[in-house]
Amino acid sequence: MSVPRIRRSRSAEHVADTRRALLRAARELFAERGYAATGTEDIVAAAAVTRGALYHHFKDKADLFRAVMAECAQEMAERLVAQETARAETNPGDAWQLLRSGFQSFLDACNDAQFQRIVLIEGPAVLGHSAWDALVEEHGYVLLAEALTEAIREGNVDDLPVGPLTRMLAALISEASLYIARAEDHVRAREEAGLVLERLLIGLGRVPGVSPALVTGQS
Amino acid sequence: MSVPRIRRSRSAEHVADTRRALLRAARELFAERGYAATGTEDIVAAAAVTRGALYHHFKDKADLFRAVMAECAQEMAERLVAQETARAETNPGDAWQLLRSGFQSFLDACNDAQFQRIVLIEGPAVLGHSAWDALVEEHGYVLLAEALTEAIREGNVDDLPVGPLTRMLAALISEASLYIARAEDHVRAREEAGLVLERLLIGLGRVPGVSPALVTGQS
DNA sequence: TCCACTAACATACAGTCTGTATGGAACAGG
DNA sequence: CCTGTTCCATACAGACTGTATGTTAGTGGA
Repeated sequence: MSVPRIRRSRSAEHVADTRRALLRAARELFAERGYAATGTEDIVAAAAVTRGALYHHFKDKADLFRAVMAECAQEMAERLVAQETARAETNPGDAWQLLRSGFQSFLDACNDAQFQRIVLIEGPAVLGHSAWDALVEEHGYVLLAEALTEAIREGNVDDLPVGPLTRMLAALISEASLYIARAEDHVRAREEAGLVLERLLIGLGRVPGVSPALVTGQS
Repeated sequence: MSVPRIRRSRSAEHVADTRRALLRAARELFAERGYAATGTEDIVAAAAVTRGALYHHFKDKADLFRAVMAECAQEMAERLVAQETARAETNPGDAWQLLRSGFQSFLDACNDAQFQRIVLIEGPAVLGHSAWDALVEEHGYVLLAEALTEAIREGNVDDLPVGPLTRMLAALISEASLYIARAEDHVRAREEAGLVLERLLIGLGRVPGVSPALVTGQS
């Protein structure tokens, strides 16, 4: 009936260590060589365990990858939330301002090559669309979608469909972060991408006195 | 010295057939099951040859994939160019108008599930960034970048850095096409994504009498 | 304290897949 | 007619994944 509060008193520590070591090693190797080029033997060697431990803790290699990716996404989300809540305390603003600042923070946070390789590059191919989307939905899209909905409610963003808007904005900043990371001159690329992003976002906002139809409308 | 015009008179036909059969089968299977889940044996079985033929025509499995992806990208580019040149003859316009219409055409053309799976999903993970980017550069980015440069020269798009702009716009319409393809209600998703895209593009254009800084500018 | 029982691994093995080496058939050229 | 090359089939070696089996440590109950 009662779930034991502490699983094995002291042995549980060791078990958790094993799992963490596997995650850590896999994360490093997946990010560096990619999923397919990383053998399970490589992972367990780096984690100083055997393949038995791996297949005890995880269903298969893809399951281990899923755990690694979830960890990456989770950490990135936490980092961004912490960043923005801290900023909002000293400099509060509306949801739309928070969103735009969050986007720029994302571009800065995406020095994280592990995140890019694991979540953005390998993820879609390894997990397939549904599983990948479920993970991103859980860790990233919710935040973005909520902020967008709030910004629309506040009237600073036009009443556009949140579903596609969320996906497309996420793709936009993801690509921007990849562009920055791959550029030779990171500083310059960061500025340029930030500028382009800022300009693209203009179209979403409500500009008092200027009807979007005036610009969008065909002849 | 002189390259023979026809390689084997009649045998060349058969050779080309073999190669085409491999490309066709691989394309079908890669798009359906993904790269990793498709064995070389599956491919040659579908092409009615043996693995020997595969490894005679292609360096390895990844090389075959590269050829398949190049074919997909090439065809998509040709389709779009044909579409837009045809449209431009009856209804000519400036480069900016051509671009926006081209984006919308891309959303329509992306019913092509093979293109999405092979070029957008599997490509980056299988080929790695540099090889993937080289292919897309060759078949897709050049067109987009040229049109953007022209639109900027014509003064309809603000003088933004073309490099990041190209990548980010490509990512935008790619994600939009994926969103449409995965949606339950394709028609509705197509409309919504098109709308969001159109709105995002507004920010790039020059609006006479309205300074972007007026909107972008922070307090 | 002793005994079952299970979690947490280690090891051995079987199946699959890739790439290569080898062989042969057809054809071109001298 | 002989030689070389193209084109392809087959056989084989190596690597890798997942599973089945063994082993040890710890836990709960009598």
